[in-house]
Amino acid sequence: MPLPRVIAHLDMDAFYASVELLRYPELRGLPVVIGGGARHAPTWEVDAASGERRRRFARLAGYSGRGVITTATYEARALGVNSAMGLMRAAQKAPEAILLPTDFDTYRRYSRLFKAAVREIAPLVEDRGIDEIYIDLTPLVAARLDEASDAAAEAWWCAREVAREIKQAVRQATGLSCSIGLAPNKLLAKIASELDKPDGLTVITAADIATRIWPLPVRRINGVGPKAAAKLAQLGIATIGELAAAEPAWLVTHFGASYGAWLHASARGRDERPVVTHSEPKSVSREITFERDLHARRDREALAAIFTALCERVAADLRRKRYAGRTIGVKLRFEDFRTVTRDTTLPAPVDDAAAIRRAAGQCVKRIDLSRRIRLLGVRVGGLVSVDGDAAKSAHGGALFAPP
DNA sequence: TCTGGGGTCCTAGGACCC
DNA sequence: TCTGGGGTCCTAGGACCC
Repeated sequence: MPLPRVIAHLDMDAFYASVELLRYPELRGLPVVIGGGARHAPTWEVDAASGERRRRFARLAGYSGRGVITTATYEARALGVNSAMGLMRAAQKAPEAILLPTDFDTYRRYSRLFKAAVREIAPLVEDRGIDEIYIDLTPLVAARLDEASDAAAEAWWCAREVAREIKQAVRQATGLSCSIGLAPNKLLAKIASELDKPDGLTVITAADIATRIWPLPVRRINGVGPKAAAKLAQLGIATIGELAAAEPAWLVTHFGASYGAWLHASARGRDERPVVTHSEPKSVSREITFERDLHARRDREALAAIFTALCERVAADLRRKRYAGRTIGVKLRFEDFRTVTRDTTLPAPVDDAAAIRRAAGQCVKRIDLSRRIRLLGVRVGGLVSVDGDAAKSAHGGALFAPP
């Protein structure tokens, strides 16, 4: 029996909130949500009686603004608040919950720490954002099974051992817990990691699909979002099992050739995507939602200043990462939440704020600005590496280069 | 009491070229 | 007078993910 691929999906538990609890251990066990701006940062207060300095934390109650929850502790989730929920709405449900501002710089530091700890053990890591990764454990498991007689049967036992080591290494490096799913592919590993949280370790093999995957709602499939789930529900399909039982041709008629076929394959646990250990960025962008909607004419100066600042931030990001891009775009969201984008492609890549600002300004001119504006964004796409080009063309060219 | 910010990928139509 | 077929690039919008 051939060895299956052994893929792990590692998901940090309530990552932002858990990082904050490292710095404010007195909040452990309390409902805490992360979100909103820096004006909700804890302050120091002096106890009148004892003279001791104490931290004073903001509560959700009385929050006003347009922030959303990025992460909530499990205690806060128990009160019915969740990621992406508006803070105003969350304040109704859990007024006593502690509110902390997001501090991406710190989370990125912890992100680098946990990923480095994993790579020490298993180098084939695919980045999936700040708090999760896929790991291809196949070579590692194969190497450890060298002497084993019944390799296939022992593979999952061995993978479990590796996963336990990885969890321990992550905890050692960061003080944080994570949940790991182990499976023959990324799709199933991702679902598996969510089955036992926090601090879980779950194995799903091909033999488990019918019993453990099919009862789950279709939404658990990474790539089935709110729209697709609603459409499936309308068609009478709620679970992954029901999706697996649907005729592929019928799915194709309702969802198109590509997505329909993918839905069918996914429901049956089929996924051949490799773990991709390196990828180049495609675009860099900055956007901001205003505290109140701005009008193109009445708030012209404020908008112009914000617009220029966004271009400067994008330019700074590009230069720090050593990229330049040809396609400059803007994004506007109006008071009615309608979103429009315009972009333009320049003859040559740019990375300076003035050039970005000029091109972005031309894009804005093509938009009807009679409605008030809620969000403004600037994007640069079509990226090329500024100094890494030599290395890349050498790599790309090496295949066909003359001796 | 409306709904963040940073991304990727896909689709679809039109321009343009051969 | 009627009207090829393929390929690539560009643009706009939308779904989805973390």
